[in-house]
Amino acid sequence: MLTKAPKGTKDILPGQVYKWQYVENVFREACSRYVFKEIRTPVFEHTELFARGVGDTTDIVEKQMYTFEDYGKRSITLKPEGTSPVVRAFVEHKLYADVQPSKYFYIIPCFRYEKPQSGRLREFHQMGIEVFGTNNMMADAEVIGFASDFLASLGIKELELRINSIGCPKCRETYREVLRDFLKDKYDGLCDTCKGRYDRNPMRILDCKSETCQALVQGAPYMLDHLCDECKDAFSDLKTNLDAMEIEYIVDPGIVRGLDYYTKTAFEFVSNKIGAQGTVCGGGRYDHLIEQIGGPEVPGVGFGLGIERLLLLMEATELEIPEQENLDVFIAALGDRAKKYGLKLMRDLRNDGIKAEMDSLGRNIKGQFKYADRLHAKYTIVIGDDELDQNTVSIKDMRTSTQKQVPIEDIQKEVRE
RNA sequence: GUGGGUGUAGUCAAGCGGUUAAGACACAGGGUUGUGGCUCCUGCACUCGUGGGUUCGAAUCCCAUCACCCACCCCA
Repeated sequence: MLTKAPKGTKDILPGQVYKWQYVENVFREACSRYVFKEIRTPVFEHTELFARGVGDTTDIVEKQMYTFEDYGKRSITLKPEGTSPVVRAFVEHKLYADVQPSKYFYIIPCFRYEKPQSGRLREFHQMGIEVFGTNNMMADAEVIGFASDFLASLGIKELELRINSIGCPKCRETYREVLRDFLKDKYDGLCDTCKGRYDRNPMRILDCKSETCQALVQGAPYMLDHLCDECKDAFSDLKTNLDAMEIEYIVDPGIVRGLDYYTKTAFEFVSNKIGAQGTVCGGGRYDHLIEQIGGPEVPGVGFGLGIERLLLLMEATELEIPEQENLDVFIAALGDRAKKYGLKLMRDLRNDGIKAEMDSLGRNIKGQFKYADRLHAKYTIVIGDDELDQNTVSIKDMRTSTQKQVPIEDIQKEVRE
């Protein structure tokens, strides 16, 4: 147990970390071009934030949060998602006083108590963006377009964009009635949780995990078919914008976001190449979240993108991720005098911007060359008594196996080439 | 929460009730008392996830347990 990471967590090892850095860098660059600014919020928040923001009838809040009491008797929860904390910071620091809309991005770990499987972990990582302060469907199209372009810039193709509208509180109330009506004579068959949901939030019944509920819900009416005029117009606006941007999509009325705060636009980028958990990126609009947690009436729209799933997808489609460069110089030193000299030389080279390494395990010359080879050194500098006496070193080009004597004062110059 | 699969060295893996648990890669050392990648040699599991049981005898059969993987569901 001591030497085992907790279930559902993964170490990102030194040999793999360049992949993370790569996608994060590409994301940061995209954010810069799309003019999104990074925001960093705490790993944990007051539990109440998520109960209110995500919704206390959601699976996430009901059974997936890592919640604990701290020593000051506060109920604390590890972030299960990225949007609520950003909204909290936006309200707390009155960022709505800045020029609007506000555009933020973040790269964060999220925590949900789930049963792990391919593409689903208990600690996972998201890159996300949020746009606060505009109702205009241009923002929704921008957010979707961002995701689409970012994914494309990684070389990812064959992702399917699915969009839907899940309405606003107004039309949703109507829809709830339609749904209650549909479920009325099925009520007795529902599980206990869903009996409670029937009054509070019948939409949640649609994604209950109980098999009996699943069966009862077959053939239920779609939200998309019961939108109010405003939402209907918004959805058609969105489609027009996406068409204008030449972004392909399919309308999927089955998309029901598992977070209560979503309104109107809901979308997903889905792959069929990484197993059952195919949603690489998901998001939508949340017009009342900010007031819901005590802020002004400011609408928002954004997405979350799963880094682990992104990497799974890139691996599945055999996309090349540029690896870090090799070692420039290995210093093979023989004898104490040479080692002292090498230590100083290594430091000078490093300070000069050159990637340099030497042996610290007391390997013999052959071992040191072998080590240099393993490190993929471009050059190996050999320093021994002979060289020191003559004020030279040997520099060997590891690719061509050619070697030459170089005066000590010319090392830097020689290595630069 | 429900179901399925797998567990032999760092990794991949043979073994399928009977003397010392194949092999490959990796790793370490050596073949030259100052030169790598190739090659050759040597070393590297008192033990087969763990705990019980059956048996003269178990990595091999049974039970339990744990871990990992996958799927349902949900989502990133």
